[in-house]
Amino acid sequence: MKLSKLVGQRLKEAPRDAQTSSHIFLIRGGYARPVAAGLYTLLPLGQRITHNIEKILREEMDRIDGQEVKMPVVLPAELWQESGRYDNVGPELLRFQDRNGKNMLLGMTHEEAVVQFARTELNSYKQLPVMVYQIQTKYRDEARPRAGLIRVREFTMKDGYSFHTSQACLEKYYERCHEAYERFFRRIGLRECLSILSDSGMMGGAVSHEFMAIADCGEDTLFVSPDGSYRANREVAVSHLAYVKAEPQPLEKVATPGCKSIEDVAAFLHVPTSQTGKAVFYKDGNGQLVLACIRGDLEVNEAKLRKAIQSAELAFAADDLIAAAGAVPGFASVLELDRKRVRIVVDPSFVESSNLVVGANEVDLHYRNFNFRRDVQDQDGIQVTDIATVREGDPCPITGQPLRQLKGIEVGNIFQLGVKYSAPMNCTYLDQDGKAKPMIMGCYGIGVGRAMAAVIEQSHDDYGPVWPMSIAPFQVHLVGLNHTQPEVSQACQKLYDDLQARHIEVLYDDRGEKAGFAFADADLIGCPLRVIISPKTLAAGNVEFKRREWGKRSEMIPADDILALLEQHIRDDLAKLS
RNA sequence: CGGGGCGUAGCGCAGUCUGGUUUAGCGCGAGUGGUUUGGGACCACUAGGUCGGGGGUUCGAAUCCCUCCGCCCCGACCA
Repeated sequence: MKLSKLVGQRLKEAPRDAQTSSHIFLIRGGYARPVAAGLYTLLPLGQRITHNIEKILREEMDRIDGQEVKMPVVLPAELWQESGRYDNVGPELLRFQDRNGKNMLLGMTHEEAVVQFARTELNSYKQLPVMVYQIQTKYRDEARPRAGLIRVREFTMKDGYSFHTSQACLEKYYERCHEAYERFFRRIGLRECLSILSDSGMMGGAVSHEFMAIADCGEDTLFVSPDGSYRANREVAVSHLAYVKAEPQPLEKVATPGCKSIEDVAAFLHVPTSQTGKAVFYKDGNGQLVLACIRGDLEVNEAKLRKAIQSAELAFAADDLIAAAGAVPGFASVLELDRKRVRIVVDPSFVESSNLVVGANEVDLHYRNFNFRRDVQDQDGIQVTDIATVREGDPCPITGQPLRQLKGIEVGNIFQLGVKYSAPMNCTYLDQDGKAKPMIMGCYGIGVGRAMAAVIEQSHDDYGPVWPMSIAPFQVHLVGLNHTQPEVSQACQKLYDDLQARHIEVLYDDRGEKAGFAFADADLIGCPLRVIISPKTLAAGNVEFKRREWGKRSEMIPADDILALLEQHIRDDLAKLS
């Protein structure tokens, strides 16, 4: 490809709304252009990278016996009504009607479609296990697209679905897929990509992992133990906190004038916040009041609480709702509450800690020396479960070492779905015993565009991306300086032809621009290898060679050696990424 | 959906507070011609704008008021 003909300009300045490195460089480098919020056109450079990523995806999916299919983006609502998701999923599912008034939707994931496919194509245990996958457009009507290609509304996803006759078979395949994912992310050049325990959310199912590309701009927070043995999303992360145990002291009511927050109370009574208990009121999807009790220095993890009370919706409760249940906002307590009007969930930290300061349910009064087991007489209906948010430095539940907090971009995930979709949608096979049984399913997703953006986040300098050889838009960037001089253009053209003859992907800057201009563009395009030819290099029988990550450093290479050198670098790079 | 910010040429911005000397300007980018050529060169000329849309106030609106829309950031939400 000659740069003079490449569609998509490099920009000197980033659009104002681009904040993260990947967003800035994808726009500045001419890889992608915005069309509307969360909708992008991929230009040739971006599309070439996409193709390279997809090629590796296909190789890895085929390697674990996946078979590629393609399902429609537009799906009939009735299919999603069968699984129940048509009504359960919120407005991120884009619903519309076709010309006949039939309810349709844009697929945000394809469990329903693939189940419909499987139940017509797969009938016998003899056909299982099987995995089908597709690389297909998804649409999610995101409330807030952001960070360029990292959170968009329309995107390309590789989604795979496996079907099994037993949980054991699913688990075995899940493990194979996990390994394929690790290979895939290594091959596309993500340096730090961890699989972590995750919340299965709307997908359902028991076991799931997310693959997180570590990046400061990541939207997810994860916790890892120093030795890597424990890795979990904040939504599910647990820690092995020690609770202060002491001889229970007599319960005592103390005046705490104006102290409505934990900080106020702790400061006023000269106790650490960890010796207080806090009461947080929520409202669930039905408007029912929920009280969450936890040690004062800890935060309620709403994802855990949501799961504990089996409610998709959760919001802080307004003071009037709290008061209506007989509680005093700011001084509320688990004691003296109308149990019929409020559901109570308490964290172990609240149960196991001794002599806490808690609200007295009267204005300007708290109790000292609250001990849950002693002081809460009627514990019926009180749910004790972990609802604490893990903090950086909290002890790892496995090793006890301080957990490290990281930010990550979710680039893939895998779920053991079980029969969540196959049972309600009657996706069965005939087993050896002649009986129809629901298929046991797994599903496996990878965001293609997000993976591309994540690679930039992990691999760039001040001037642009540093593409890994495996997905680079071109392997070699050839620059001719003083290109109007025939010996330069002829030497360039010859090398260009030679490279193409050897199936090396080369981008040839034949524009004759000034050096600085050409180099800045080359940096933004980020090809891993660069060759520069100018009268100066030719006079010495050389060409100039550099790797993208060298910055401004380069080496002079005898012109006769350059082909072999480039081939060697390409081979070595790809070997490192295999 | 809550909070904040922004909307002027393809991109980045000034002008808006204090309405009129602006025929709406600057830089980048684009086109033509010329000079240049090792880290975003220079000269000359040219094209490119419903100042986000609509309504209002006014002799006069990019500028003031109302309203709608779009976009970004934080939060909420989210396979």
